[in-house]
Amino acid sequence: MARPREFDTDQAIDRAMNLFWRRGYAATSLQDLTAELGIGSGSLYAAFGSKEKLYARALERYCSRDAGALIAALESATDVRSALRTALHAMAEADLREPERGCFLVNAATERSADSATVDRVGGTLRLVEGTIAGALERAQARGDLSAGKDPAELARFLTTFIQGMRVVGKARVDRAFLESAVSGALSVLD
Amino acid sequence: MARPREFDTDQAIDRAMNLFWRRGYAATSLQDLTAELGIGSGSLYAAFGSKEKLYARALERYCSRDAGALIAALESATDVRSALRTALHAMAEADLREPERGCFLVNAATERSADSATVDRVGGTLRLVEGTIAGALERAQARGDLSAGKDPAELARFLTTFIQGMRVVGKARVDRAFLESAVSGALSVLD
DNA sequence: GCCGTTCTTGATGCTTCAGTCCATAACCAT
DNA sequence: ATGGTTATGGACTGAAGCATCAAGAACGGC
Repeated sequence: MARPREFDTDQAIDRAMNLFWRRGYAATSLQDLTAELGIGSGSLYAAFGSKEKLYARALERYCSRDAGALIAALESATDVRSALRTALHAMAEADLREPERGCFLVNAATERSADSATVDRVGGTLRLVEGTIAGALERAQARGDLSAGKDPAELARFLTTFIQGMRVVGKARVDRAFLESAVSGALSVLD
Repeated sequence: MARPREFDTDQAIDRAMNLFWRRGYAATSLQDLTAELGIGSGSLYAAFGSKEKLYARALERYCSRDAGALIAALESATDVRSALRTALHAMAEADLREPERGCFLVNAATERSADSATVDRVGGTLRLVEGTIAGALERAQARGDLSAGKDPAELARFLTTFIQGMRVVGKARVDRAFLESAVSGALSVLD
């Protein structure tokens, strides 16, 4: 019935996500985008509408993929403590390997705090992570793996906040010892 | 001997700092700057050299002023725990009042992680904060205000990281309850 | 094989960007 | 008061920004 699209939309969003993730919104130009996606600007606009909308799609992708992975790991975990430890260490390693990346959520929250769509998406995802951690801690408590005196809701908020901090200091090129100390300090609240 | 400068350099840096702080580097144009500082672009370039250099001066100002205040508060404190609590609550209040601001250090680290001058300055300031907290905790430990089993160095790294996280979630418009829970969770590591 | 539809490319438009330059103004030492 | 010197402000430059558009290409249905 009509000419089919030559590029894969999902793959294009992935590539845009990687670009926005590394460079941020303002520092990523349309030229950068069309070069990376391998399409002309006309195609880009026909498919996504605007730079802002493409950014929103990229952020959405990140939330469902990366935050989704954390959530899935916590929900399937039998040992919350070690699941958290594993996740935090993985983040530390990622930051040491590619410090210019960091966490797209954090980058989005800080660079685009004037854009309510971005802020809402970030806030929602943080809430989701908070809820997942809280749920996991409640299950641990019910099982006796977490002292009855602890407050899962409070710990979840604290841990969610700490995670964001990790991604910030990771961008400041601190060394492995710093990040690992920070992680053990944070996890000590569970004891 | 020659015509004197009509504007105050320090005040100009302060105003530039406020602008960069709220909008970030890329989203602040020279027009924004000249309008806010009340000077022509010629004067701006004669005094500061370039947008990047002005940004560096602004960041430096922030580090010595805001991080300096935290450091001074911790060094003069007799009760580290309550000094930390006060500082963290003040940050939470600032984030609730002006979420688009956040922490300039965090914004700089995330937006300009490709610029080594920025990264170095941020990293150095984090190290300074870390060292100050560690020192305060050591003194508390010597005085018997902190359990001997705790590791001041580890706690300092953890708390420094947590503080950065606070400033991120603060930008995501979480509510007061969230921030206060997070703070009490973090402070519980000192017990 | 032709038509209507949708896609692709890249030239184009118009705005905004960072940074420079110049004519003028303000100062101080003499 | 005059001259040497430096600051001022805004017009200006060239580059780069985002977004649109037109001409043609690739498809499916008939």
